[in-house]
Amino acid sequence: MKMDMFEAKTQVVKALAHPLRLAICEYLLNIKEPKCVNHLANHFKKNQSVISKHLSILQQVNIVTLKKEGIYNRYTLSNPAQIRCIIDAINSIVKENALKNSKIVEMMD
Amino acid sequence: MKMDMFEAKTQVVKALAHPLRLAICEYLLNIKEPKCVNHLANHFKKNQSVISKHLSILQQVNIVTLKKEGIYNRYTLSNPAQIRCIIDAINSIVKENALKNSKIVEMMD
DNA sequence: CTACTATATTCCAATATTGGAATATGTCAA
DNA sequence: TTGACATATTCCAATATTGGAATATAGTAG
Repeated sequence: MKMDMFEAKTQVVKALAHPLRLAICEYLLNIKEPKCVNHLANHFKKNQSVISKHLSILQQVNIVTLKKEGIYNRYTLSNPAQIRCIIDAINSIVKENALKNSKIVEMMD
Repeated sequence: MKMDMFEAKTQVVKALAHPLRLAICEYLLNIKEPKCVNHLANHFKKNQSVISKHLSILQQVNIVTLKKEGIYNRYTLSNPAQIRCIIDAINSIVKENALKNSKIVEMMD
């Protein structure tokens, strides 16, 4: 598997670039306990295979770590601190954009 | 345009989820000066329309800001501090993964 | 105006991502 | 062993993203 640096970084960013995967990461960040596939499927009201596949994508780039406990496969964030940095930065950008847009709407009134 | 919060965040992450766009952001972060489309096209040895389209994607989510100066459209990062946070966090994850993989390779020797 | 340069946009084919259903695998208990 | 449950994987159709060529637009100089 040959891959240059930007490709490797992009794989990580891409893994976060989906609403459900981002939501899963935020959820795991707040909950702080490993959660199993079924729990996440119920929580997000999604098909089990969909959740499983998204977790697999997150696992491939080591955003998430799998711990097998008997029947259950429990997932946690591998790097919670880094994920928090990213989510906070994204939130900051989104909030600033919302603020800017509301100002533009005001100007157009 | 109705969009829930995770959709909005995902749009920002998606904008970064491409090797060239990530490279453009890192470049603008280091250079600190606004750069025009042609400059970036030459620097990255890419088609002008490709660069223009990628910049447009970054601009749509306000990762990048356009300043028109005569003939030139110069682009800068709108939120350099946040972009640096994100890039640093991604680098940290990628480095840790590389380290882990090299250890796995060692184990297999 | 025309010519020239910079940039944006449109069009299109190739490729990638997605969700859901079905199926396969794995783990445990009886 | 069989059954029950948790999870992963495969398959497929719908959708999204991509790069490059061609075209359109914009700004400036002559």
